[in-house]
Amino acid sequence: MTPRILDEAALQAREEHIIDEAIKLIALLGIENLTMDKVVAKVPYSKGTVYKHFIGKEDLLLAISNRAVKLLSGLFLRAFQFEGCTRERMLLSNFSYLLYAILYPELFQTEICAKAPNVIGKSSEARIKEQEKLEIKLMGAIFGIVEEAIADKSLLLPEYMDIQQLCFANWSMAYGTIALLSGEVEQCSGRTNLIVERELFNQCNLLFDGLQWKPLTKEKKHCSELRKTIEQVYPNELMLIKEKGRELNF
Amino acid sequence: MTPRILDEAALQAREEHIIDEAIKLIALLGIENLTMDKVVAKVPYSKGTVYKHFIGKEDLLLAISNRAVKLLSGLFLRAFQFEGCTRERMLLSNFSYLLYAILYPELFQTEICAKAPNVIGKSSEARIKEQEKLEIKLMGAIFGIVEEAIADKSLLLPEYMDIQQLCFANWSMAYGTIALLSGEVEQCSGRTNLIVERELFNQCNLLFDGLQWKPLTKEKKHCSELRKTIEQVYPNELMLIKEKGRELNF
DNA sequence: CCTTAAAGTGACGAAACGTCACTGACGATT
DNA sequence: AATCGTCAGTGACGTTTCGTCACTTTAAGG
Repeated sequence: MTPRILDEAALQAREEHIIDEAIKLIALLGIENLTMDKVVAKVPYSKGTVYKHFIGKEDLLLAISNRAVKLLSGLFLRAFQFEGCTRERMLLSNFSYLLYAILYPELFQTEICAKAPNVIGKSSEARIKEQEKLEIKLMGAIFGIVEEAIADKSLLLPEYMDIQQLCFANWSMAYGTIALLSGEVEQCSGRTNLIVERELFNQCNLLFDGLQWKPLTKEKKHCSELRKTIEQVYPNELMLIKEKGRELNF
Repeated sequence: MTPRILDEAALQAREEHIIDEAIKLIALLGIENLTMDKVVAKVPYSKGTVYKHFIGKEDLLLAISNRAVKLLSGLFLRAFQFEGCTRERMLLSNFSYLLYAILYPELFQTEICAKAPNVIGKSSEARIKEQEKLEIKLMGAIFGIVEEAIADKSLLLPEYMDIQQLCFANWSMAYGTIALLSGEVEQCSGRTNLIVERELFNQCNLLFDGLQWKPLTKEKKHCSELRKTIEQVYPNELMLIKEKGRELNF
């Protein structure tokens, strides 16, 4: 008869704190060396309390992935809101994905890991629901750009594709490029002199030109223009990358 | 003063046997549930002997990945040797990658895992050297097709790309598509009605058309033609896929 | 100040990793 | 044939990590 009152906000804050520390540990030790014991040691709560928030290691990973998706959503939204042509904004969104992968490799990696059936299978129902909600929001920004492009006739949807397929084509292209080149993969043989930002730019242009997405590359100036746009839309992110000792080669 | 004679072939056979059993375990339990203890239990050798072959779990994973690359090389070679135009053969090689991913999901997954810095870092020098050699061979088949295409003028290399970049563009496109759709990733939201073989076909055509790789899609018939080619070049693989209860939707 | 239900704790058993001191098989030597 | 030296082979063990659960603490209501 004494229903102890829980401070919902404090609980939420504690969860965020645990996630923060876990992310720091991943950045420091690598995702494969993240252990619940280490997280518990980093945090002023006991193991039992941590396990109250996350039913297991996989659930924690999914929570980190959800955090990552939130962050990425913010970047995508800024690309969506940029005042420019649709093709430019689509290119920009792909580059915001790259900025994110460079800036938070540990989040990028965790996001991928968290998609494994194994991880999803061991996560809590609530966390999975949250993930779905976040991903729908993420897709929304991209969907919006494509719809606009079709509406203003700068893009003609091929008769054999729908909007979802087109979005997927763009996503898998960007994902493949970034995943293989942004540092997660140890030097694949012959990977010499492939620079992720340049390859991503090429791939985007190839895809968009293949789709006849106006204005075509020939009509546009070189990538120095993209650089300026990125500086304008993502000044902080560029700064942080510079602080990391990494420089975008354009 | 007693140099015991080692039967090199027997040693090699034992190693292959251990790898076989490990692959079976991955197929059965998932890569995340593969343990050295389970491998040792499956095999008529003691833990110490297994560790003579593989300095640790990661080394075993890389060995499995190398096995996978060998298998894939064989498939690529058949695409290379097919008597058809270069564009057709390039398409075919991407589809052989898909066949492999569908037929041996555990190998596809292990191959990706084995590229993680963590795994490479804990593997033996010899195994890493072997990996490099195998990957160079793998790239060779693809490189060959592109060089031929340039030579016979069906493909004009864009001035801002070299052959390596073009090969990478194709690879990352195929990799991204297959990785995201071939079952490794649990249902991403909105992934409904994306069928990997159809999307891969679309993506290839978009990329090749973007590159102006002749003959362009408009000049060609539909994907039923691709189906026939696959049936001709990879009859066994198609059979095995059918036996798995999976059917290619063309 | 007591009661009580929930929050919080950390010792513990199980599972996996990789090691190392020991065993014994086999070729060389006498 | 007897003996020796070496190294492949063995598996028990120490360590790390996971996730649980029996117990302790906390605080609201009486």
